[in-house]
Order: sequence, then C-alpha cells, then structure tokens
Amino acid sequence: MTAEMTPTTSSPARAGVRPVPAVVHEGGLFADCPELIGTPFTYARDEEVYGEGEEAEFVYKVVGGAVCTYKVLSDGRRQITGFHLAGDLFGFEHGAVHRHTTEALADTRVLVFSRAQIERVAAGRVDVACRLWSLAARGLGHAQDHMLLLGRRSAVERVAAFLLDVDARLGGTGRFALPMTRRDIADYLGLTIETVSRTLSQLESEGALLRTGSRDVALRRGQIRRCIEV
Amino acid sequence: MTAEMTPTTSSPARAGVRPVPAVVHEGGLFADCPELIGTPFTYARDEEVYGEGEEAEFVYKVVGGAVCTYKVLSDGRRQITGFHLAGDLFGFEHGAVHRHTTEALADTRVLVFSRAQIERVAAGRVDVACRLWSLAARGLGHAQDHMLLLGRRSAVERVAAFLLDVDARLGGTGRFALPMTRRDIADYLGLTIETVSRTLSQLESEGALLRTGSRDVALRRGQIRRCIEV
DNA sequence: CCTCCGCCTTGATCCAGCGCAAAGCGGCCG
DNA sequence: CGGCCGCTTTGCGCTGGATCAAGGCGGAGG
Repeated sequence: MTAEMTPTTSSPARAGVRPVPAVVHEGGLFADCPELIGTPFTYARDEEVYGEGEEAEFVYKVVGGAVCTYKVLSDGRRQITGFHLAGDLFGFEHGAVHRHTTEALADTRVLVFSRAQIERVAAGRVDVACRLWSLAARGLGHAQDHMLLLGRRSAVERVAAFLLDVDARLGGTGRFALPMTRRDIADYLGLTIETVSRTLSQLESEGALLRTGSRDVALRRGQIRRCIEV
Repeated sequence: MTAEMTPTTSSPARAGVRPVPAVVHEGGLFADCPELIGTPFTYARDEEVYGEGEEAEFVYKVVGGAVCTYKVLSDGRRQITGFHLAGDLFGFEHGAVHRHTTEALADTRVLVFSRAQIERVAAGRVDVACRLWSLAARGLGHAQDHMLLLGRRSAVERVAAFLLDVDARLGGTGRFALPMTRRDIADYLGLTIETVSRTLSQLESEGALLRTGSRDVALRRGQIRRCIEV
C-alpha cells in the first residue's frame, strides 16, 4: 500500500500530513473478500473526512469512533443524513463526486478503500456486486424510514425513535453515552437544539429516561416506545 | 394475459381475478438483458399495487401513468417516499417484505418482473448486479436530498423544488399537468394540503407560475429557482 | 340542463416548535 | 485553584404552518 491509497484529496484539512503506511494491511471490506483490503487511518474529532463536491475517490469503514454525513445549505441550515458507528461503511456515492460532507464526531479510526478498486472487484465478482447492492438497498430502506420521521413525526416521537435507534446500535442495553452533540441530534432529526434539549427534559420528567451526564442516558425502553405508538 | 404471470399475492384487491398470460413477453428490465422480461399489467387510478407488509414477490417498471410509494402511521399520517413515472422502477426491497404501500395515481401500465428471477439473474451476471447496485445508489441519493428538504426547508422552498423536479421529469418544458392531487403533494413534501394550496397561490401571485386548470401549471423557472436559493 | 361529489382554495384561529436571551455546568488550560 | 469557553438547559415571546371551517369549481351522472 503506497501513497495513492491514502485519502489525500479527501482530506484537505490535512494537506501535507498524509501518512503513507508502507505495509500495513488489515481488515477487508467484506469478510470473504481478500482482494479488498483497507488502509487504517484516523480522524480527530470534528475533522472533515471529505467535503461535498469533492471527487469520491475513497470509501470508508468505521473501526472505532463515529462520523456523520450531512448536507448544508448556503445559509447554514444543515441536515445530517446518517451517523456511522463501528462496522458501518460510508462514502459510497452514485456519481463521481461526494454529495455529502462527512466529519468525525469523535476521534475515529477507519479503513480506507479505493473506490475504483472496489468497482473493479465488483465488476468481476458477482457476490461482491450483490453485496454492494444489498448495502445500498439497506441504506435506502433506512433513508425512507427517516423520511417518514422528518415529514410526519412530532418532536417527542423523533427524539424517542432516535434514542431507541442509538441504543440498539450501541448494544441495546438501555444505557449508553450519546456519541454526538445536541446540535448533531437536532440536525439529524430536523429540530433545533433547544427542542431536543427540552424534549429530553420532558422525557426525563415523565420518567422515560434518566440522564447522568449530559451525554449519558438510561432508557426505560417500554415507556420510550410508548411515545412512538406505531 | 393469463393467470400465473400476474402479481397475485401482491394485488389482494384483485384476488380471484388473476389473468394468466400464456405467451406475452415484451419489454425487458434492462435494455441489454433478454433474460429479464416483464409481463404487462395495468392498475386503475387509486388501485393498490402492493401493501406494506406483503411479501415482496414482484418488481415493477412503469410504462405509462404514475404511482406513488408511501408509508402510513396508524393514525393516518402518511409520508410519500416517491413518485414513479414512465420508465421508473419500483417495488425493490431489501428484505422479503414490502416496507411501503404503492398505489396508482392514475390508470397505469406496468411491466411486472419476478423478484426471485431478477435475483437469480443478478447472481449470475455481474453487469446486472452492478446495474441493480447503481439503481439502489441513485435512489439513495435522491432519498438523501429529500431528507434535506423535509428536515430543513420552508414550505415555499419545498413546493418550488417539487415543481422544478416534476417539470424536469415530465420533459422540462416548464408547462405540465401535475399527475397527483394536492394531498399527494402534501404527503410527499411533509406539509398539509392547505399549505400546498396557499403556497401555490402565493407563487402565482408573485408571478412565479401560472395556473390554468388546478392541475395545470406553467412555471417561470428562473423565478421559481430563486425561491430556493441553494 | 341541473345536482352531487371530490378536489381545491381561502379565511380565521391555534399551537408546536423556533429564536433569542440568559443562566448552569463541566472540562481544560494557565 | 480559578477563569474561560463550549455545550447544555431553561424561560419567554413569536411565528410558520397546522387546524378548523366555509365556500368555489368542475366533471360525472341523471
């Protein structure tokens, strides 16, 4: 693995820093696919992985930490389209260019894959192509659920659904630390930080959850679920 | 058109009607794919193609007319996730079951494909699998744009964006007949029918469009675009 | 031709969530 | 240890869009 596998153009914030791992090879995109090996890389909290409009040269798999992908309007309104935690892939695009910005919510370790190589392998291995199809289809299903949330759900329903979702992705124990700020949650749910904060307070006052730190919550999942009703 | 090629379980409303086309074969899923031939079929206005929760046995390609796919909450709130016009595919799901309901907005002609057969072909032909991946990825991109609209855009921006989108899909002439009702538009844009109606009136009063019939509009596209500003 | 029925528009009022402002509350750095 | 800074919470008034309530309008059927 040489210089060209390192995300250079994708990390303008790091221009000139580009570590070039000489021989590190670990972790594949898919378990059964030794052709697709990613290069380990890390991003610090708030660091941008790639920006909207940049050439979509790499695809990433989160090893540890968390990132979010979002779109922004010129006046600053932002919509987060997804949070990606350990094990998740991100950076796939339909066209040649990234249609999102992605940044790290915390210090994050990723594996970087060359998109061109993935496409080369996909063009030769039906199982890989189907795997990629499946991934995109799963993402589409999730996006459609989120449209329902953004278009038709109330603030309490949004926050409740969000908490259950994060809990499930973080082990499903009912206790976890939110890996993102209130602003991130708000921009994901189509609300303001104040509304998110007020809604959490309301849920707490109803006994549906307990906050220890501002990021740490323990859910009464039955009660949270009842906030959603369908 | 006779019994077994007809979407039976997918059209409960038509249980017992099942025509069985013996030899009708025309129209492929993809131009270069003679293995995937669809069966022509029609749905009347308001007819359901398939319902949420039903087994996802078929995939459809619109030949003429229009359908929409949507999700509903138990209290009736509805979110339309997409309109599908001539040439569009719909009915793909990630799992075994439809996660949407689809119904015809007008009398609609479709080609019906067996999902199992598509998957069989995809498993053997890399080009088909990549094509399907590409379709899903395109759909995902569109869904993400729509999330931004639902989460962060004002009513005028939503309606303006919608009008430009429909115009583009209907030929891009600036004059067209909306193939859906105000309710459908509202449920797509996350608004109410009253807001959609008022917003159209507002745009008309600003000279951004002209309505001839309630469904017929002529856009001043420059002015409409200015309503969106990024 | 008239009537009925859906769809659409418009007006009036309401309210969930927004925007602003200010005060807590850690954590980090000097 | 103290002060600062960024994140979060909370209060308060505002407002965009929802909701409620009439009409208008056009196409289908008698």
